[in-house]
Amino acid sequence: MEFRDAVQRLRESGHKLTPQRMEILRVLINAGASISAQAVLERVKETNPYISLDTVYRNLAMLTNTGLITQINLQAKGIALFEFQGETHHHHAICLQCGASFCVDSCPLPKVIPLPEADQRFQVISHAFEIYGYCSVCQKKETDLA
Amino acid sequence: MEFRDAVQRLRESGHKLTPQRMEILRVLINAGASISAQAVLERVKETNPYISLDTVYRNLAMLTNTGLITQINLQAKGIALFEFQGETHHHHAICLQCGASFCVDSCPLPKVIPLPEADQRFQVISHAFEIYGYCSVCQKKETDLA
DNA sequence: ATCGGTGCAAACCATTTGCACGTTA
DNA sequence: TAACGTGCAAATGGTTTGCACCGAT
Repeated sequence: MEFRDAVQRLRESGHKLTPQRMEILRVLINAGASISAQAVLERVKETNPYISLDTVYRNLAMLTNTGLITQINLQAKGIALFEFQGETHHHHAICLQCGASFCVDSCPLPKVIPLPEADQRFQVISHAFEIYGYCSVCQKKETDLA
Repeated sequence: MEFRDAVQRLRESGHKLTPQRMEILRVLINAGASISAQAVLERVKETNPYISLDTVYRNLAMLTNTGLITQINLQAKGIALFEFQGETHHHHAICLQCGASFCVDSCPLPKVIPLPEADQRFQVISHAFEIYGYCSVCQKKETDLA
């Protein structure tokens, strides 16, 4: 029951539990992948139409600071993506055609350390890793192009 | 002489060689690290004051498509960074405090394959990998906080 | 001479912020 | 009832685009 744990961590960190905040958290957990602020807004609106994009952004920032979610900015065109940081650390393979994302369980980080020879003392806090390509459905269409 | 090679690739790909374009390319090669569009503009202006930010952006996009440079999106803000793609494929460790970036030679991709068990046939095109943390200069300041 | 490239200015768009009101603890 | 959180609207700032002119091939 990840939701309970997350709420508990929010409470412990001294944050108030508003309906909007709980909904945003629930959406992020259910998403199971990284989604944009806009996407969060749309999904929250399905349940609670009375919420503003500002609130989504403010909560995403707060949840990121609290460590409950992670922000990713890799290839996205100026659009930040957010993902609930559950028990299982993992990454994603994203289809460039349809946008579907698939989980990649293995994390490359441990295999990359040691770090930059230029600075061995770099203190690692977090990381981001994404694979881009075409899923099995979209692959065939690619042969037509190229 | 990377510059010559790069120019040659531009010529072969059917692009015109304007003074602005050459300057932008030169700046990126000399930078030796990832820099922002704004930084490119400033450095080009040192030599050629008559250049606009638009041209920088357009050329950065073109050079990225041609594969001569790579675009990176930091985790911090919505500022894209660009880096000349020399012979060596590599990734970066980025300081969350001062924004400095350090090269990480080892690439995690080969170690991650095989891919998502959900879809073994995922066709990998590209990938992104970034490490976030604190460089040796900024580390000590962190102990004061926290 | 052509067509791509450039500069200018305005448009875009994700994200942030000031402020007054509402709500949780 | 005190902060904290929210909504609204306006501002911000990196990036993009329409258009007319210029210059590389």
